[in-house]
Amino acid sequence: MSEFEAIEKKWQKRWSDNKLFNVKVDEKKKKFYCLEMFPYPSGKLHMGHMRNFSLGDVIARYKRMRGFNVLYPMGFDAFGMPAENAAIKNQIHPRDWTVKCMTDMEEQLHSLGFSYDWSREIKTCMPDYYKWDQWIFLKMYEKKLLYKAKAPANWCPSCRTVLANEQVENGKCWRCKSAVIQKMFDQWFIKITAYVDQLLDDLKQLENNWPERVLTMQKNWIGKSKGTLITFKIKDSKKEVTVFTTRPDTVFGITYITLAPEHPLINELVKGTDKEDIVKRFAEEVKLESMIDRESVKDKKGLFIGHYAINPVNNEEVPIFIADYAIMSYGTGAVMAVPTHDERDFLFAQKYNLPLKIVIKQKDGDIDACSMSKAYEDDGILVNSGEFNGLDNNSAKEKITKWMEKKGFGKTSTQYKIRDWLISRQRYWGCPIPMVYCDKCGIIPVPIKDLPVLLPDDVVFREEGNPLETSKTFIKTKCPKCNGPAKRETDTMDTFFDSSWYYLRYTSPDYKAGPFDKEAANYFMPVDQYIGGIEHAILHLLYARFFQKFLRDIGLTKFDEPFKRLLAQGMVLLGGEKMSKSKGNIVEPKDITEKYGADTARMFILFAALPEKEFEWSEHGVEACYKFIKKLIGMAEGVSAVKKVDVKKLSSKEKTVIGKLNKTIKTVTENIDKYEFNFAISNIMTLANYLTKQKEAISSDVYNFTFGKVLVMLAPFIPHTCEELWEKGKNEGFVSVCDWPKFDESLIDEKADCFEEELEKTINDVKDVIKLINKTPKNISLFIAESWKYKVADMIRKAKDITDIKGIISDVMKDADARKHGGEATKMVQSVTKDMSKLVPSKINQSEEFGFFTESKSYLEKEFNCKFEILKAEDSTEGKAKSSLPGKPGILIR
RNA sequence: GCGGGGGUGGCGGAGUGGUCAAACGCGCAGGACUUAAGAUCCUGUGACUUAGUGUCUACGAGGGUUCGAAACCCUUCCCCCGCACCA
Repeated sequence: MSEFEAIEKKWQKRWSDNKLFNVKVDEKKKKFYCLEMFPYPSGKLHMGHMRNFSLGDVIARYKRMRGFNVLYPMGFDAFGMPAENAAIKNQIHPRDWTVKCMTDMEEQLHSLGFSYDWSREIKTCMPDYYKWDQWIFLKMYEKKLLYKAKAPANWCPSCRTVLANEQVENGKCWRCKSAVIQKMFDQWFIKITAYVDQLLDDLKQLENNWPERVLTMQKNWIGKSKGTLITFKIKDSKKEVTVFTTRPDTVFGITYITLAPEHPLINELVKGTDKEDIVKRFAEEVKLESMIDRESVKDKKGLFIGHYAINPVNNEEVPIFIADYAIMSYGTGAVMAVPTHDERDFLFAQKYNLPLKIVIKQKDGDIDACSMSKAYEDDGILVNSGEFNGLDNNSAKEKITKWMEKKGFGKTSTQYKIRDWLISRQRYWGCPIPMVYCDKCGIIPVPIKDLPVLLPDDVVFREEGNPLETSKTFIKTKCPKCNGPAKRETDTMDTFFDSSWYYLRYTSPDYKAGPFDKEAANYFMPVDQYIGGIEHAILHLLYARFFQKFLRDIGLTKFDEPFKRLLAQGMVLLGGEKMSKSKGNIVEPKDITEKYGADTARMFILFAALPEKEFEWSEHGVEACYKFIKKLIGMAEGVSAVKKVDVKKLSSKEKTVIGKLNKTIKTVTENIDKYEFNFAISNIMTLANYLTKQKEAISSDVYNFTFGKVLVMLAPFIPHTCEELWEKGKNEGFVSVCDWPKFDESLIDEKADCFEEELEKTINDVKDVIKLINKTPKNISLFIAESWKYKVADMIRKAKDITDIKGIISDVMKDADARKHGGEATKMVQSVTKDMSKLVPSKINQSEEFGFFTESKSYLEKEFNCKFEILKAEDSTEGKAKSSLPGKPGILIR
């Protein structure tokens, strides 16, 4: 047990007793919805969770302190395979297993001190949640977004069960190692493709707020491409074949056509011919092969099926092949092949000795088909293309398509890679699909008033088939329409269905009249900050976006997109690899919390790296945070409550401390706003270290004040420690919900107040400048002194901050004169501006001219043990410099 | 292959044209405290040098742009992640 456990428990209890983090709709307050991807209840929290939730908790706590009405909920994505596997293995009911796991995880979450509103907890496996899954399902059915179709599923013939993709290892069943086959099942699909354009277009709304790579992944997954459908007649047959192409500009170069092995036309064409056997065997082989190891299919294989298609643009006869590189599920399953201008076709044509016909050449220069070593896929000019010769290929695309449309064999078309979402799962532990099969009436939805369709308990968990089918009470039912005998659907829903709308349920988790309360949802939605692993970049986020749009369309919400901002956290590595059970390189959060306490664990995981970056787990790093927390406790010795300090009455040292605090507040606030938590922590560390060193030199009021602010700033990161020390310092209330410290504009004059210290620096800086000038060849020295230094200095004097100064420097450098004088001048200017940049904000130089010298004069004289005087330009210079700056004050060194 | 992100001290990692040998932390070295160890605190920590100053050098490799590059451009090598025959 860590020495911190008692303290942590104490504050967790107080927070919960005071309902500190519970939230209600409050139109007067600005809301902030902070959400983490809810976990699957495996029973154990892992580092990924820990990082995810620590990030979310800091954001939620910070926003709360900034005065937002923060919704920060937690729940469980509780349906799914592992529970069912556990059931089969241990003969325990999946519900019992899941509930136990959830209880365990809740406990772990509590012990880490995350500031969830637990009154809003959601468990998707509970009927009061999945009832609304079914409700939404029925609404989708009503809107014709659901349909049943035959689809292949992974089927293990020996276990007689459907397998999830993850259960197929190298084409074999994970349990019995027999070869998995693709078997066709009648399954439910959601027509997500009906929303494809919106899903694509609305990605624009997310730009800058979602990680670039997630947007790209979604785009690629949707895979929109514009092209042309072209229909070919088949020689000696009444049949036709339609291909999809994005390169209509190359139609004159077609030398063959390929069909996917599953293409229905193949059987029709080869039936009764001498090719029938060999072609069918080939198709079977390919199907099996692609199951066993899709990735190894590099070498393209094909077979001539004995038929020819007629290219409608030039009436050429081209052979039809069946080939493994054509896939049925994209386009039409048939591809026109132009080996000269498509690399895949090129490789295939070389292997099977098919002709090459060039139809695009480079603007200048020729391509020779015989000497080609790879396809020419770049842009160019059309040749061998009838009336289109001489066009550039991009404009030819449209012209050729239009021409084909007119002739009646071509038509523009948009194709997508995304396919409808298969949601049927032949498993028990999921939300039952509320459908009934009646011999008389067909497929009938369960009426909404009869929801939920409950999962039955009289089920046998065995390795074969869907356990739900073993229930005696579930399957047999009455048809809602004719009241005759009917059978229930035994498929359950994909768990992604449950997780596609849970964020809405959090806004009103106990709502009885619908999936969620419209008003609550409109208040809290959209989610302002969503946080989770990159592994959900495609599916979960796409489905949730789709649900949001659907629910909007049936009038339940008013937003297009559910998640305004997305943070995809990086992985936690150990030994350079992702922590995973199979690799055995796991550090559990529990190991750390037991030894060092929750705050240390939280702090380390935030301190280790920027949130999006992966980082290497390091026990040393953990200890560092532990040390810091202990140091903080030491710093709290003898502190008393924070009192306002009157800056005017402070000593210069104290002013410096307050000024540093003020500056730290500013940067830490910026750090947190930008989610740079590691920098925020490091800046607070720096301040704490500084404060420790100054303790003796400042009054206890200033110390208490500064330390108090340090606690407040650390509260989102290490809340337990901060609460404890806050209380120890006899401060009132919870530091967790006190106001975030404000950066005080008036204290920014910290530098002016810290005259002594700044002046010390000034003297050193001026010394540098003097040395530099003395060393520089005279002409340059003068030039610099009288021209650039003045010019730059003058501009810099007007500058507000360092960024401004940077801008000025780069402006000056663009000036041709500056460049002429090369490196020497540059060095000078750099050095001078460096000097200036330090001096200017110090506000020491308030005099009209080179004031800083005026004020520093006596110090300088003391320092150098000599006299300085202030000169005007005309007094000090000769030649060029003098005339270039009439009447301007000049360098001041004698 | 395509798409995305990277390669900086002994380490984790800062730094995206000019304030600057590189935040913060780890490790290491020295000092204080201690009988000692640990803990804690202080100092140092690229190299060479100094009383202080100073000089030189690194940002995977090689070129280029610039007065000035770790940062921008080109070439090249390596690592990680995602998709993978999408016509």
